[in-house]
Amino acid sequence: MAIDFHSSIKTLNLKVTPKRLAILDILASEMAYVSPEEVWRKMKERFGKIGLPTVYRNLEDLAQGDLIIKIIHPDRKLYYYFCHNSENGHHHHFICLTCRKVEDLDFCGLEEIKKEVEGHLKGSIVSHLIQVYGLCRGCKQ
Amino acid sequence: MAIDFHSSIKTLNLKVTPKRLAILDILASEMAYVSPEEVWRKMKERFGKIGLPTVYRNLEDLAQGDLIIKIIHPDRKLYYYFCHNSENGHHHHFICLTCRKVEDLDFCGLEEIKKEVEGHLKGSIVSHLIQVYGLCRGCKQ
DNA sequence: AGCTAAATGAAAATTGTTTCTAATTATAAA
DNA sequence: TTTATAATTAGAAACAATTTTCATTTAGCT
Ligand SMILES: [Zn+2]
Ligand SMILES: [Zn+2]
Ligand SMILES: [Zn+2]
Ligand SMILES: [Zn+2]
Repeated sequence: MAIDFHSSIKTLNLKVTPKRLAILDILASEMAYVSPEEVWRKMKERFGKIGLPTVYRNLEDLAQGDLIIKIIHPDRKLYYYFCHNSENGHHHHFICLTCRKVEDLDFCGLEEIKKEVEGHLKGSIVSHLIQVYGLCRGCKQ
Repeated sequence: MAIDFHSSIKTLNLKVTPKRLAILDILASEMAYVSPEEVWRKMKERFGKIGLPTVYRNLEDLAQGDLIIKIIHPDRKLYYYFCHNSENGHHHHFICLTCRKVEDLDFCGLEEIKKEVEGHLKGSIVSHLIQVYGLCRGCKQ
């Protein structure tokens, strides 16, 4: 069952443009995080001509509306990811250092950490970053 | 008891230069994370003349050697922090987005995650990154 | 003191991202 | 279906943080 990108975009009160649909389509067909530049390359294959700023803007808008996930990578570049299980609730990802495949992790220690931050430190959490790097089943051999 | 920066640097097989000692001294006297540019300003007060690349290089090298911590900030700029409890074993940090204070977190869910990755995904973990951002006790009001 | 590899400073380059403006396009009203 | 209008886009340029290059200096050894 294909995802209804058209109405997803409408929900955000954004116009349904071919560029936006294509960006969602491209991301949804990737198993890995992708950089804006990589999205741009794929967009050029489809449209011939497309500006990099358009890609950046749309990725940002779509992430703002929670249609895609924005990743602040330790390399301090932006990456975006379409998580097919985003209805399954909050989770993180295991990233293969070799083939870049991304796999879902069910466990998120945030509850424990929240207890610590709110209980002991008397602070409040705004966001958190949990990333696990390694070798996937295939790349491990 | 002051920390023996001199031998800390030696351990990394780096030369003990006045610049490196000063950088460690500056970071260790801060209770918050600081940007390379801020370190540079403080360095200029001490040395009069010092290049920004030197600051960047040394911060990176010292972080590489685990003498200081590199902060992955949501604003995607670099920050560094001297953790006074680094001998207390592996831990992560809570980072205040307002006042830049850093506090230790005891909890690290790596064991659970390892179970998931090795058991279910049949992969292996190489490294992990956990940082929690929010408002500290004081900044929460 | 003298040697050598490492560290530094200064300028310039690079990189990823954002801003600007004018032209185009999606949407909804007529 | 046309028209109005507000959002979207392309292209160029700007931008800021960080990194590279390379000539000079310095730390750590003999
Ligand atoms: Zn893999
Ligand atoms: Zn989480
Ligand atoms: Zn604070
Ligand atoms: Zn950990």
